[in-house]
This record gives sequence, structure tokens and C-alpha cells, in this order.
Amino acid sequence: MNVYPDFSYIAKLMAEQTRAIILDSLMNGQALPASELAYMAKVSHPTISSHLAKLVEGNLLVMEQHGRHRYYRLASKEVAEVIEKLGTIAPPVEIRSLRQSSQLKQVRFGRTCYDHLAGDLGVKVTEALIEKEILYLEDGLYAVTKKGKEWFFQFGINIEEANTKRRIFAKPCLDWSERRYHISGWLGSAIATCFFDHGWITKADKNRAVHLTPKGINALKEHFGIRL
Amino acid sequence: MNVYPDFSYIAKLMAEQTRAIILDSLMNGQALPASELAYMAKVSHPTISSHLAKLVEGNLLVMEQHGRHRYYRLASKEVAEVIEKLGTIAPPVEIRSLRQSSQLKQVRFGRTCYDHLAGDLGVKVTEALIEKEILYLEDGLYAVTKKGKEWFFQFGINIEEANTKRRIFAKPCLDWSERRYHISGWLGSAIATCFFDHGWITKADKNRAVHLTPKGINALKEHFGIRL
DNA sequence: TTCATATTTCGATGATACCCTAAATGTATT
DNA sequence: AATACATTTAGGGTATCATCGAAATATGAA
Repeated sequence: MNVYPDFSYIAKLMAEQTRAIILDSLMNGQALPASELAYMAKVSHPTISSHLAKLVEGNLLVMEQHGRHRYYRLASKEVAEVIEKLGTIAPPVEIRSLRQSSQLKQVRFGRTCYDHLAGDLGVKVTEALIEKEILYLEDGLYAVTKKGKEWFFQFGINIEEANTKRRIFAKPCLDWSERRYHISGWLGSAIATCFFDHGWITKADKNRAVHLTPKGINALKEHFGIRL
Repeated sequence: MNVYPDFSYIAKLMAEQTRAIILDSLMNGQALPASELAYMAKVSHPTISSHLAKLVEGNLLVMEQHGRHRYYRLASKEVAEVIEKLGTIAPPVEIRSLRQSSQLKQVRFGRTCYDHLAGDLGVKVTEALIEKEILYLEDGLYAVTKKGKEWFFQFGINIEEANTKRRIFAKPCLDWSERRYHISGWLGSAIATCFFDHGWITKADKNRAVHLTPKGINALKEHFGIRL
């Protein structure tokens, strides 16, 4: 007679190689059609379809149908957080090539986690905002100071627009590479969008890494007091 | 070419039924010999031995040999935290009996998570300490105020003794039942030990639940301002 | 040394579930 | 209505791995 949530049910869903590739591919928050995922995981359509059904059944993914395409994405940012957290006790990847090593460096520097920024960049930005008294921690959640509200507004982020009913405003998310916290939730997403919109960062093709542009280097120094 | 930690390797270790029972049995931080775990999981000795070897290999458990007995326990509190976090997206248990329902209530009220307090009790104590300005959050970690140091001292907890080199001092750990944070780390462990030593709580036999004693009810009201 | 206890190694068995091909279903386009 | 495309269902082959009994190893007790 067990009274605890069945963690092994979720673990089982994440354990399988092909499903792990699916989850990994969706960790940046994007939605992808079944056929695309089949191609990425190098398995047949029936196989990917069966895996996707299981992941939806287990509430790890949600499906959205557009015509004859079915797009899948992570069911919530909690799912991304659990995967990121599993990474903190997982064995690090074995580096076998120079190319892999440089990719790892990029990913450690900055990446997307669901829809917000993680890696050294995500952590540095978070800590800078606290240092500048734009954010502070309260009851395990981030809150914005009065000064912070105005500060965010200059970048087109309107704190009043946060729908805190539907989504958590801002909360710490543990990083596997930094083992420190970055901002997730509505604000985390808004900040990431802001970085992309201002051309401070761009997405890598192959993985979740983000690249800092020259414009971005300036912005970090000027607005966040971060020098690299 | 993957550059992310292999989360599915850890998931695989946690996915199997028998291994899940092992991990669950060790979630309260205790160390148990192989034969005891075999009895709990209702499998043969060779079977449990093979599972234990895999869990040690994957750094989820550590083994300590005492004579011909081999005691196993969770390798770190991070492992417990990952399992607790998996619980936040896992399907809740189906309640089939009155007895199960009452056990669930007990576990939700208060339980051990590795070596610290979780559940409603763990969260309430944490929030009370923040309310009383004994603790505050800083950079995603809890810190003790000057006032707090003296306050803890009256209960035999000497903050100076915390070996912050070897172990994280105090950090928020997400609760699957409350979906709020409680204190883990050295301080979390010290607080739990203090509660047991003062006879405020006692351990349940069958699960990780803790029971509040009459003495404990008083202590909560008097020292923490918590009334139930 | 001899016996008892705790655990692991070995080898065989069996169940689970992943994978594919072929065929069916469902949706859009012409 | 006919065709094309995306995805799912059905069914069978196969690999993996959890399981157990028997035997081996390791440690402690007599």
C-alpha cells in the first residue's frame, strides 16, 4: 500500500531512448509535428506515434492539431524543470570530439530551458537583477520591486500584463550546468523574448544553445552591469 | 551528438518497480541492509543484489559495509530532491481504502524527505521562520539572521557548527504535496533532529510520515506561532 | 577449523515492450 | 470525387532485462 506519487511511472516515460530524444527536442518549448520528431529520433512513423501517445497519456506532452499535422510540445514548464533537475545528478556527457566540446561550451554558456534562459547567461542575468534590486526572493518565488516595474517597462515588458492566475509569475529553476538558479515562469519567458526581440541573442541551429551578439554584449554591460 | 547530461540514464534506474521500492524505502535517509530491502520489495536476494549494484553504479546509492552486512542509503540529498520533484508531475495515488486515505493524510501533514521535514509541517515551519525574520532568502538559498542565530541556539542548534564546505547550508526543496518550499540541507537536518530530540514529533512505523505529539503542538504554537 | 549467515555470481527462463512493415484512417488539396 | 499527405492501428519478430534456483564467495561465530 503506497501513498506516495508514483514517480517511477514518470521515470519510465523518460527512461526510453527514443522518448528521451523527443523530450530533449522539445525542451526549448517549441512544438513539433510527429513526422519531424520521427526524423530526429531516426525511427519510423508508427514508432514515434506510439511513443507520443504514451507521453501525452502521462501528461508530459500536449498535442495540438493543425489540419492533418499534429504538433507536440511539453505539457508545462514543470516537465522541463524536472528534466533539468534530473540533469543535476546525471552523469555528464563524455566528450569525444573537439566539435562536441565546443558545443558543450556554448550550451553551458547560454541555452533555452522551455521558454526561458538558462546556463551561465541565465544565472548571471538573474543575479544581476537581484543585485540591482529589480527582483527579490520571497517565499521561494521572485517578485519585482517598484523600481523594477519601471525598469522592465523600458524594454517593453509590462509586469501588469502577467496573468498570474494562469501561470506562475517568476520562480527559481535549478540549472544542471551551473547548479545555481535562473528565472522561470512568465517573467523568465518575457525576458527571453525580450533578448531575442532586441537582437541580443540568437538561437543555434542544432541544439538549445543561444549565441550572444555584439549588440547583446553591449546590452549586458549597459543594462545589467555584466561584463564577460 | 548530444551535449546534455543523460537524464534518461537516471530515469531508467528509477523506472523499474523494484528499484523504485528500494529508493522509496531509503527516502527517509536511513541505511538498510540488502536482505531487508529484498524482504520489503518481495524479491529474492540475487534480484535485490543486482538492482543495488546498478543503483550504486549510477551514483544513486552508496554502500557501507559492516561485517557481513552491507548497508545501502541514498547517495545524497540531491537524489531525494529529484525524486520529490518527480512527484510533483507524477499522477497522484489512487485511494482505494479508508486506511490508505488516512495514511495519505498523515504523509501530507508531515514526513521526512531524506533527513529533513517536508509536507504541510515542513512548509509551515519554513514560512514561520521567514515570518519571524529568523531566515531569509538570498540567491536561492536560505540564510540566518543575527537574531536567528541566537534563536536557534536556545534549541541546541549552533549555526557556527554548520560545515558549509561539505554540505549546502540551507536551501529550498519543492514539496510534491504542498507544491511549496521547505528547508533542506544542513539546517533542514538540524531542525528535524531538534524536533525529534525534543519529542515534538515521532516517526511512523510503516511510512515516512511523522506524528505531532501534544508537546509538539505546544512547541509549534509557542516558538513558531503556528496553530493547527 | 568448522559451521552459520549475508551477499554475489552464474545460467536459464520468461515477460515486457520496442521496432518495423503493411494496411487503415483522417485531413487537405485539386 | 480523386489524389496526396500525415498519422495511427494491427500484428509479428526480436532484444532486453527482471527473475529465480543453485552454487560460489565473504565474513563472523563457535
